[in-house]
Amino acid sequence: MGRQKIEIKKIENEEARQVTFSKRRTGLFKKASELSILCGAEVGLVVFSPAGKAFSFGHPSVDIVTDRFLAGAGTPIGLDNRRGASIRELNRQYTELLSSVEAEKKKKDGLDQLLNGERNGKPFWWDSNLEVLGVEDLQEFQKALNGLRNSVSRKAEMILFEESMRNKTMFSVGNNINLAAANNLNVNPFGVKNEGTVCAGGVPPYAPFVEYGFNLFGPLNHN
Amino acid sequence: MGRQKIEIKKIENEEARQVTFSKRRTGLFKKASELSILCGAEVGLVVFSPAGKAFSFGHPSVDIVTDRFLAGAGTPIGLDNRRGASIRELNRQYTELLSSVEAEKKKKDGLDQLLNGERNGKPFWWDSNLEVLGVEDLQEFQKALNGLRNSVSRKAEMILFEESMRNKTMFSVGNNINLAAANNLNVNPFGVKNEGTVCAGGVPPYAPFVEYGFNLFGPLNHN
DNA sequence: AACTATTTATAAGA
DNA sequence: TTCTTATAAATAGTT
Repeated sequence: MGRQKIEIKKIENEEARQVTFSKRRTGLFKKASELSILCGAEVGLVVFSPAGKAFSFGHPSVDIVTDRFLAGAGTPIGLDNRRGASIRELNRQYTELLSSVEAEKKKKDGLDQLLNGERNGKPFWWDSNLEVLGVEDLQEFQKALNGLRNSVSRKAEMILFEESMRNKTMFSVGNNINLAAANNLNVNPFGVKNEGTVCAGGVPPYAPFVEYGFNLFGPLNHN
Repeated sequence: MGRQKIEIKKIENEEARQVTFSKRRTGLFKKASELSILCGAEVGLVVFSPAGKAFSFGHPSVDIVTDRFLAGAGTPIGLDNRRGASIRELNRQYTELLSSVEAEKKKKDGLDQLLNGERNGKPFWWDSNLEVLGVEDLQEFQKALNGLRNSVSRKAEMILFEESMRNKTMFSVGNNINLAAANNLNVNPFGVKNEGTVCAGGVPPYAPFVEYGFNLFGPLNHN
């Protein structure tokens, strides 16, 4: 998202990777905090830099959120306190994906017919004169093709992407981030440390880790 | 970030809050995955919607990352045999899926060019004389098209198939999966390499579902 | 679920 | 790292 579009794949240049890590980590934590504030959602995020430095953000806390998640039950929030809730949801999503794929398969089959069907002994599209095929045919063809592109591939991408997204995450705030400056937040970075959510962490021997109060990101409503 | 700037504070309107949650959750997970991919960072993210539905992303897994974080030390990267094995595997698959999607996107872009590119002021395919286009063009076209079909949709099928097999205890696999197609792929469905983790939460009442014991995740250390 | 007008996040570069 | 700037992305408000 800058001067140029970049491909999402590992950045080989170590220095560039570090710079990107810093920038994006900041952005990620900001987004995480905004989500929890705007929607009252519980968020737990832990990130380890390639160098092993830990960063985290949690609302109401990393512990609470992750425990609840790992246990798939427990906390009184929400309706699902049974075990395996996470797995169940995952299953539901797969089921959905499965039916989507089925639907797309039908569209694909339609195109297959267009592509492989014959007309005067030759494949439809092989005809040497499009006039013969007729505008309708062409339009139908384009339509089918666009349908394929838009429906099948894009749908697949979207679903896959969504799925992958749905299944990845965890960030943490680093100890050296100047949140106020970096995020342009008009809050006191050290105003309410220890209140509410906290981003604490640190993994020895990765030394120093600063704790940030949830207030860094805005008003604290919980805990 | 839209038509209007909004203040970062809890959205009172429930419907609007839900919509925003969905949109931002998607964005957050995307950012999280990008960070882990671009920088090779370990990321663990868990989000509970206001309704209690869980979403997560982990690289290499939520378990590994959170454990390491919560323990404040310990687990050497890559040596995790504790909990979350299933989830980790899922995550790995998703990670792979993600890159597959990227690859397919390129193919799609190539096809887009064929479809929307111009030749003498008119869309390539609109040319009234295929001779003019040349056999190579047509073959290229068909090739691209078949590539799209075979790669994108079939790949999706394969992955789904793989998932269903790998998780037959947890997913009710549809009977409509074309196993033959999946087996036709010149890749080993089970030879994927491992790298990510994934989890998701659920909200009853989602009726029929095979109960999975918590052991799917392994022993619980927290809570 | 889509579609834009805008606001944000950022890739480069200094 | 930090600041600036040109662009790519995310997303608020709408339909």
